Amino acid sequence: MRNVAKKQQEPKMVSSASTRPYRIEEQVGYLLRRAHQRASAIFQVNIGDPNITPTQYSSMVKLNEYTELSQNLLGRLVGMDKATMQGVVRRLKDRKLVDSRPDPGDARRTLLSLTVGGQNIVNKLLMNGPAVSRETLKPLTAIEQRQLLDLLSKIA
Amino acid sequence: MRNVAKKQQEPKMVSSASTRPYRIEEQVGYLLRRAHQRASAIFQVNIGDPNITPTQYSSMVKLNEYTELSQNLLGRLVGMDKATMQGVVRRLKDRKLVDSRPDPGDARRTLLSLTVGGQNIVNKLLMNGPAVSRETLKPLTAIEQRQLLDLLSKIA
DNA sequence: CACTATTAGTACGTACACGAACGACTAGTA
DNA sequence: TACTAGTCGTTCGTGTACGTACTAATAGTG
Repeated sequence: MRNVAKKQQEPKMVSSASTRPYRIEEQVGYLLRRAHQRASAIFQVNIGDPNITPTQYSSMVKLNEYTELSQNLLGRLVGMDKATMQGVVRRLKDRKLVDSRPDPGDARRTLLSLTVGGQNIVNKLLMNGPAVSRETLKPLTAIEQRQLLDLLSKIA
Repeated sequence: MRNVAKKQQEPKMVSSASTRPYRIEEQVGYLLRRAHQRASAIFQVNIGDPNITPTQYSSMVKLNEYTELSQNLLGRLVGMDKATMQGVVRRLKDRKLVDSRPDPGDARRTLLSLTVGGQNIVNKLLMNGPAVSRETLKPLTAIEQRQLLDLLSKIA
């Protein structure tokens, strides 16, 4: 290569239009991590109970919808690894927000459900849920908010 | 606008257009968690070294840019709590990827830098960085990809 | 100069996240 | 029926994430 006439051959700078410089702050993964951090922080101060985490909340919301679910199925519904689910459920049971009983039809499974106390708490938190999302999306216009939700749904 | 024919003041139903049902799967926080999970998984298999995590990667990339940084400043640059940064740096030091020395001008600070081995690894990983982002954004069109990055930048 | 506020780093506790390995059970098949 | 494959829940190890509390050092103020 690099022979005589190499000269003109489009003066492409290696890192301009197509290959923009690699900046960590512009990468999806990095931005998702930061955005998730902020969302979690907003959740924590706005959900109305500092002891409930986002994952505990979504687990309880799902249990509120379905009444009774196996641990594994709940994990799939809220996108949690079974090992992670184990910890979340254990903490909720320790606090008497969730109850469990063996599945009579399948001895491998544990059926989970909200206790009365758990139901009361979820119902209270559910009233704050919209405000949490609203606050998180606050920097965006209404149209942008819709766009973001659509785009996230596609890559999640 | 809205003259005669507008008739009677739009019959807004309280819970349709404005107050859509609250579904956990449609909330930003939930979607961010799921999207971040997927991005992390893609990172892990595509970055080229299964022992390097996203946060370790971004820390090393920043150290590669700046040569030497205090632990706290590095944390601010990559968006990590100082307690979190502590753990990340400890693990990188344990693996001899990062070195540290006391700041001669400020006895509170520790200056961090990449070791030669650390530099070699980052340079290798940096070649895979774009592919990781590309794979993560794959479900989206080029325009949507740009939009997502813009929107995430605004809320992160 | 002394006092106060702030900053840097560490240590501890809690929680999410997930791979890997394990035992108990169920389901599908030869 | 006996064997095998897959599922369910648990445990362990590693890592991110952050609040709180603590020490040491610096910076700012009177």
